[in-house]
Amino acid sequence: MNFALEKRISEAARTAIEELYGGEVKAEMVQLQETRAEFEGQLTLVVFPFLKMSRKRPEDTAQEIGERLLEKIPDVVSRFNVIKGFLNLSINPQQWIGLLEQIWQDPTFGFVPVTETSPLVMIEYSSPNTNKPLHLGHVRNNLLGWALAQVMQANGNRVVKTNIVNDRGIHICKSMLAWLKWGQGETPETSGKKGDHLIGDYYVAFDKHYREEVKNLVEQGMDEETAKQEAPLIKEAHEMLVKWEKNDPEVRALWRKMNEWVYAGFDETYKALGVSFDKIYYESETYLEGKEKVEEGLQKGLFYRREDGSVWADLRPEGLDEKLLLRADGTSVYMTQDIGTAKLRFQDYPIDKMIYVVGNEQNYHFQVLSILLDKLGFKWGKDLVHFSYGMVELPNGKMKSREGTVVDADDLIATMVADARQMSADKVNKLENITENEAQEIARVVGMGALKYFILKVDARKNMLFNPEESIDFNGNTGPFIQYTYARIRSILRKADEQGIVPQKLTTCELSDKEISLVQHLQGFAAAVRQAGQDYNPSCIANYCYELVKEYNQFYHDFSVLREEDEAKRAFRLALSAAVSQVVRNGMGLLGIEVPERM
RNA sequence: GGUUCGGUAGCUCAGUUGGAUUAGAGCAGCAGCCUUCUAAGCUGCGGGUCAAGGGUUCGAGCCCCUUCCGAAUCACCA
Repeated sequence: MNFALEKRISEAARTAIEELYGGEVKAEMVQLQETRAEFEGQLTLVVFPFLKMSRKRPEDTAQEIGERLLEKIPDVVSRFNVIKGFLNLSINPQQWIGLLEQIWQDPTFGFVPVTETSPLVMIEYSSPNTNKPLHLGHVRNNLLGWALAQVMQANGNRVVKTNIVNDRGIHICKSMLAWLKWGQGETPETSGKKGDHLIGDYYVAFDKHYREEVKNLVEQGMDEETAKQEAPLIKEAHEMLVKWEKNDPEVRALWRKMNEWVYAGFDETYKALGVSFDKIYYESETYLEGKEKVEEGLQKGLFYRREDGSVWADLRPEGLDEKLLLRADGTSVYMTQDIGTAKLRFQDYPIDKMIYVVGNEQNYHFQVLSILLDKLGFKWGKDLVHFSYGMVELPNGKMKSREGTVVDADDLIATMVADARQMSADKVNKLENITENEAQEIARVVGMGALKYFILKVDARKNMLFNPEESIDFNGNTGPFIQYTYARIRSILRKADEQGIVPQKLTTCELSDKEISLVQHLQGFAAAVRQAGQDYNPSCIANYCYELVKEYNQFYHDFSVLREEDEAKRAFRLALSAAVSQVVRNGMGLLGIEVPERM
């Protein structure tokens, strides 16, 4: 990473101001920003903070500082002008050329290296239930989790990606029961369905029959609450859950078989999404672990037991409510399980920071979990990060699996890839010499790029709208727009290579405003990565890539690279293009978006 | 009702630790630009009381207070 240029100017400005007006200038008082396009210069020093020291008008203060900077660093500042309280500095082109050269020569520009002593960050994401296939909400979770993991790594953290699979509970029993009743031995092989979809269908079937039973009971005069508990199907499902907990061999065997089907289905979806995990935890293996911790807390007096035998934490001193940790029958609840999972994770890894990628409907849960883990002595408990993201909404409201208004992940992926394929087929300028396999691979990269960018460019914590009627765009502020620019640059670089004009180093030449601006933007990648990490906000990277690429396309339109006759300029533009393509590839890589060589 | 998070163009969204008389993109609409490195591109036009009001200061979409609107949550579901 290199901010040498701005650092030098800032330092020079500090000493200049101290010499001129006396007193101490703190580093944060020196605000150096990009000069607005309508004014001459590239960097602007804001002088308002120094008016109290100078006791002069803004214009005069800026003038004096500007003159002093010219004397101090003439190799950097070649000219300046003053507009109100803004000191606009024109920087010697050689500085920009040097800066570009550094970025161009550094394949990991913007990234902080990871070493064995780097902090260890564990990121939990995905965390599906095994009773239905993944939908658009899960897609957002998975893409955010993956991108966040990449961003944290780029900021110099050792990252462990983890997934806690919710593989037990009443919901699985519902699918199992429905399959036993109406499945007639159907399997993914015999039905041709993906395993997760097959199980999901039986979950829906259960719900359909269950609701009929409830309806009938209500018509017979039972009140709805009782009917929901007394319906034969739900009672049967509960019996199955009890058998499962008692390790009934038949139930367990069925459970294993059906979960395996689901996992095979999930693996396909994960693969298509390009996400993976370093360590997968299964709730069936962790759900008992929390009890021990709760008992421990009970003995330490952190929690208390009620007359009925249930265990509670009183969080009213923290401004929250009382929270149940163990039921009267001794079984664990969600919170207990998360405590248990935390315990296992801490045994497995020396975690410095834990990040949970979970939807914002669970904000309260994680507020409580943080307090409980802290009380129980987990050093990272207090500072655990709940990366809380908003819901994906459809034009007529939320996605509800029961109402069949979910957008299925596999369907969506297939549609995006097919649309991308159609898009390139419709294009006037078609790629030549392209095989069927290549075309399909490009469609996959572009279609997934469109989907991923569409989701990741939005600030994670906001609810976002997805309209299935209007398919995701391929023009404008989209993944394909960025990928297209990359492919254009790669095309230029291939041709430069064929012509044997790939530069080794750069020499001094005149630069246009657009070229300088591009170098400045390139430099900004490091700041974007840093900010994305600090704020846990991958959308920073998406927006950064868009701005960079938009600027490059303007340059591409107005300037020629290969036909430039001045050798020094041509070399600069080739290096500039190469640096842009590299930063775009790295930036999109952080988002889990691939870039195609051609499209 | 309590807590948390949102409210920026017709629609979807940006807007870095407060900075420049004119708050930006994209989509949708209209008008231009391909014998020239990939037109999935580029250029232009129209479109806004940044929810409302007050405050802090050289300066507020951003910070503070109040109000209005929306979402989530406050379960012996996960």
